[in-house]
Amino acid sequence: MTVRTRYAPSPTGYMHLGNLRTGLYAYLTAKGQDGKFILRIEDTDQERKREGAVEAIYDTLTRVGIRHDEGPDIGGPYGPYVQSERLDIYHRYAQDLIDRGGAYRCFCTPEETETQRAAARLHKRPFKDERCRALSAEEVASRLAASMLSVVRQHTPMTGTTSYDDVVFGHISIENAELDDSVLLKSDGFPTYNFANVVDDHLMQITHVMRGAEYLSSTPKYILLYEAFGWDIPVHIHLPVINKSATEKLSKRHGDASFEDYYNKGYLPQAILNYVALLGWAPGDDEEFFTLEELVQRFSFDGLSKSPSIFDPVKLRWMNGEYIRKLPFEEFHRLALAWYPESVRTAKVDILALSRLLHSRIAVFSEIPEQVDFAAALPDYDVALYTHKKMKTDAAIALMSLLAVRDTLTRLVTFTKDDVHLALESLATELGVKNGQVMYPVRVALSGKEFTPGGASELAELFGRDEALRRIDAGIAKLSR
RNA sequence: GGCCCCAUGGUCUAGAGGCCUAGGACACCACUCUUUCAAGGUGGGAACACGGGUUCGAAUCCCGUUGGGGCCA
Repeated sequence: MTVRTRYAPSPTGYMHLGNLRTGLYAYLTAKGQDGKFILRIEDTDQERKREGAVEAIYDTLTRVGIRHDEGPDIGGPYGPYVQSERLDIYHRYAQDLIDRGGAYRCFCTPEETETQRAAARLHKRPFKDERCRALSAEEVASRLAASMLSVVRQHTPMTGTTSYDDVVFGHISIENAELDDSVLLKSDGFPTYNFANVVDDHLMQITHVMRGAEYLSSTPKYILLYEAFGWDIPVHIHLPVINKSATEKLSKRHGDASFEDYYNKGYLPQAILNYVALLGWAPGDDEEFFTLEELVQRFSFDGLSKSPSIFDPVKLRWMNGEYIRKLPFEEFHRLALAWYPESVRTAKVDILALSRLLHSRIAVFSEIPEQVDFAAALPDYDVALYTHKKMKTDAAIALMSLLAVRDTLTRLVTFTKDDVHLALESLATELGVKNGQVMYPVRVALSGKEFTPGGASELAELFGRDEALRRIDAGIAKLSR
């Protein structure tokens, strides 16, 4: 039998990282066994639906390299793949389920339901609508004929237990008497997740159901549904939740947990995917860098953990830095270009040299602007910068060095960073001072900053002789005041 | 509150009774390299929640407690 898994996100406008991970694992499960990976859009919650959200889902999957075999955009033998286009299917199966005794029509108003709920709560019993359960077929028919609003509720047994075996959590068992009769079909004709997921997974021949552990305790109800229909029960794999901290969930609203946010901040899709893959799954050895292909090869259920994990942005940042450093330089430069401020891109600096300096110095592309701001124009810095304890420099030493450096650089034949470096080194020897006492003031004069990517010689090369001398002159002027 | 689930350093985790004086990674600290900052290199501190069992032997199995999460409300 072909393995078929599905990823069924809701088009709410962002790709939550926990969600992305679920999709990834579903993909890995399918692809690791030559199976099919299906994309289904779960848009039954019309209120949370957002414009452009479906496109965002496609974009994300494309960026991380996950390709589905069936889905709304490419079709497939089990479509439609959008739940709002499957309403008639749900209606048909709801009626079938009623006929089989697995569900019933409930005509209660919200107020009546609430009253019954409260009563059930009082007796510490789950909610089962005994009045509507008892309605005769004739009574139901006449109310329906009278256009009374109704919902379809699951008819959960009063006795017995329902259990299933979860791949991650093992044997899960619950007393049927504890189960609520939840709504399967709303009065507006839309199904709830509780119903649609079962119908769709069955109809789409899904063999392995993967979803968040928040569904662990409602799954017995789904099992009951499968049984009522007489359907085979797929393999269930519940994934531990990803939290933001020990007390907070990974918030969707803060915007700090979506793929798009990280992508837009300059994180590489592959790095995000790699990091997320390792939250809740371990390969069993010490490796932690995997391409999607490698994940397909390595992924297995026994590496999945049961306990919830906390998303660590610091480690993601580190991992992204690793990915950036591993990028071939040309590729890095191409990506970095988009992050340079316009002023820097058009400045008279060697932009390639600048990228070379940046390559090992940023972990996220969005850090570029703050790193290169000095390149477009010399910032108005404080002379106090020239005084540095570790470098053993002060204003007087700096002035002396800059004056000498000015002369040296003017006479340099070629102006590469190696030439500059050698020249400054021998100048220091000549002057009888430490290297830093020459280098440091030059770096400050060239950048006006305390920290810069690269040092004196790198920056000199970056600017070229004219601009370098101009900035050194500015430094001399500042120090002579 | 009821039910379900989980429990190794701050975080992600390895560990499926003896290989564990518990391994790796991030973070942190120190040293090193060095023209600042990174990157790199070396080293360091830091965990089996607690209490009972089972066993010759338990991080690993069982029970309870505590803590945390989820679902329903």
